[in-house]
Amino acid sequence: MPRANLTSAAVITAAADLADRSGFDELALSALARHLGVQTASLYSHVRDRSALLEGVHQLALAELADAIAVAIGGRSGRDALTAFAGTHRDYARRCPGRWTALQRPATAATVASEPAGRVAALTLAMLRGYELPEAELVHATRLLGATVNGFLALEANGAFAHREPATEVSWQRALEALDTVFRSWPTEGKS
Amino acid sequence: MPRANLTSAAVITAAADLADRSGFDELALSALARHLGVQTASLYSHVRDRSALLEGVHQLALAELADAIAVAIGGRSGRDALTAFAGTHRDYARRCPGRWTALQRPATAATVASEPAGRVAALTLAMLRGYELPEAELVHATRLLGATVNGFLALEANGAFAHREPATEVSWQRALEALDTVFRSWPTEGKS
DNA sequence: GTTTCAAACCTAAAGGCTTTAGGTTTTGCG
DNA sequence: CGCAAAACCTAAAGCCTTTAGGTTTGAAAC
Repeated sequence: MPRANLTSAAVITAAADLADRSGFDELALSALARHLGVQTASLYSHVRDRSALLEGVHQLALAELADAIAVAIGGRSGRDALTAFAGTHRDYARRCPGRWTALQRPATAATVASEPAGRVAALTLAMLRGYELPEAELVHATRLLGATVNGFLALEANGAFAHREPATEVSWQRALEALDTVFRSWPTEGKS
Repeated sequence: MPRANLTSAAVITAAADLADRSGFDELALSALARHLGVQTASLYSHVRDRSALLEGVHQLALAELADAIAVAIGGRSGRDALTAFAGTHRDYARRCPGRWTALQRPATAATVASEPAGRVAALTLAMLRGYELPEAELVHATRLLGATVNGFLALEANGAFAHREPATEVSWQRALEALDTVFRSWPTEGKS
């Protein structure tokens, strides 16, 4: 057996793939080592411990998501951009359920301060600028947007909408419409 | 040492309390048994296995939340009711972080079909009736409401708003305003 | 070509958690 | 009292994480 010649990044990527395939909860160092054809203890050369591995997956997902968002909203604005932004999140959650679940975990201080996290925040702000909100309101709008999109995907993933008609698809459309409307007519009077 | 005389419900309640105090991730059968002054294996008389325990906490939280919501929205309507509804969720998430985290996990089919789950759904619908939406739109509004509230609390808990000015409080107000506005002027034209 | 050194990998072992199997003590009730 | 069911226990297997320390590998340095 040739040696695997792992690196930190390779281990984290493999962990993310495993999480996507087998579910985030099954993400064990032992299972990961098995997949990589390596002894469990060997992983500790590349990753401090299990929680560091999870944090690594979190940051990897953040970076990938940032890239996807950048591509999606490029050249669009207003409702188009909003739809693309939200759709990107949804696609990512579906295509990479394990990675997406990693994003739902509490972010460490390091992750919050990381470059990918900043990039996602910046892209969100950039998208919202198309709505011409008062500068001071941008943060609140960002938070509402994040809450709604993430919340919807979380409920969808957790089966809260489970198998009930009418199709979740329509609800998703309504949510986007609602966000678009809200951003378009954001209350300005509260600046007294 | 007198014997503990446990029951299924007592074990689940103790588990929920432990989760609130020590964090949901620390919720281990061994730790729970330690707290109850009992051997770990003894818990298996009251709970099928660990996942059943988690499901039990989930359903307990659902029932408690339903009770709290019922009290909060009683006698209120419109924006008042909305504020009370959302505030109840937020209070619950803060006062019982462990129980609340249990609510975020994928619901089993049994949990989705459970009485408490139905009660929460019914109460949400009841609250939304104050907004006089078209009957067919109630489901979508319910989902949007749930997504926004849960999403906000999740991001808040996960540190996505971490320590950043301006205060999260204002963002919360804005989100409620937005929901109120959206429900008040829900698009009706889509019924062609 | 050999030395050498760091990185990659391994074996061994400790300690925690879950779960099963089967035995013992309470407890309440006929 | 006597006895069955429920509550609890001990023992043990199996998996997981993590630490400690040893071996291989590959490439740069002599």
